[in-house]
Amino acid sequence: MLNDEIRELLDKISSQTRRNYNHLLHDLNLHVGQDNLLCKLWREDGLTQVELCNKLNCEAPTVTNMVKALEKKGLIIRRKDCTDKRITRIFLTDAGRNLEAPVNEKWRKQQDRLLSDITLDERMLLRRLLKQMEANLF
Amino acid sequence: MLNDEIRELLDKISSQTRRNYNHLLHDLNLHVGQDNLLCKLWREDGLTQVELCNKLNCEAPTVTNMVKALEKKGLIIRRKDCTDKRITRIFLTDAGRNLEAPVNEKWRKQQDRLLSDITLDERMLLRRLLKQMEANLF
DNA sequence: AAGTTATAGTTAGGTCACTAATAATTTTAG
DNA sequence: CTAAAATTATTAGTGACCTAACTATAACTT
Repeated sequence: MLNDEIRELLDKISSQTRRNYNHLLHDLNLHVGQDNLLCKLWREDGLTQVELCNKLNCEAPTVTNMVKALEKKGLIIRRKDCTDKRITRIFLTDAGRNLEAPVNEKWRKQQDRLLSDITLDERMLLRRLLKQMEANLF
Repeated sequence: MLNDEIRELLDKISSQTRRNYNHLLHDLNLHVGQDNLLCKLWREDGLTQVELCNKLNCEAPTVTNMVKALEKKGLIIRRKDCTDKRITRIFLTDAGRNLEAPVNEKWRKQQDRLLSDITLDERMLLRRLLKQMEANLF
């Protein structure tokens, strides 16, 4: 059945993409997921953990643990907000900032591979359909 | 950039789909991933763990652990192959077989939601593009 | 027949992701 | 102004996923 096929394809693509990313990121000593958190900080440094939750679309304990792991690697530091002592803000270190270019390169590589042999028109259509699907999910 | 957008959309869709599945499956006392393993057995009972690895596209230890969890729930049983003592074959119990209909219902529900407002023609095109992407990944 | 190689599965240890329960702060409301 | 409610983050515990290192069995190889 068509719908089943689409679901299975999506499933395969997402799990395999994740696996492939993971291999690529291994060279940079990163795990899949960590790249995403760093990406948010590259766009806007000093985010709070709640802000990261929302942007990453995951739960608070997940962010706590990821932040812990990234801090251990020396890629970020945590600093208490001075006006609201509940809040922890996350800042990039130089090492964290320096990963932006190589990670982007890995992403681009993976993307290009994923979308090869798909024309520009098709990509635009694909984007539209995926946007519709995304909207359906929430 | 178009390609970045597509990657991000795929990422969002797959993680949110997974999350939503997980909630739906919670009612059946299943975790996301376990449904998939059961599905392979519904199609063909008595698979070996290696066969499950290949069909699920995951690693051997993952299957070991999932099988362990499903056995604890009483949904499957493990039986040694008599001709080749290295091999363990996995069989459904009645409880495992009885989950097929309810799980399929959850799947269908999720799928219909995901693809709502997408026409039949668009779905066929979508399938074609996803197939191309899948082929690109391996 | 004995030793090497290949195959099937497990164990150990790591990360991401979740829920539930908790602590420490604001903020809000009576 | 104080008690209740909301917010931010953590801890504990679970499971899916991974890699690396291991055991047990089977199949070659010479």
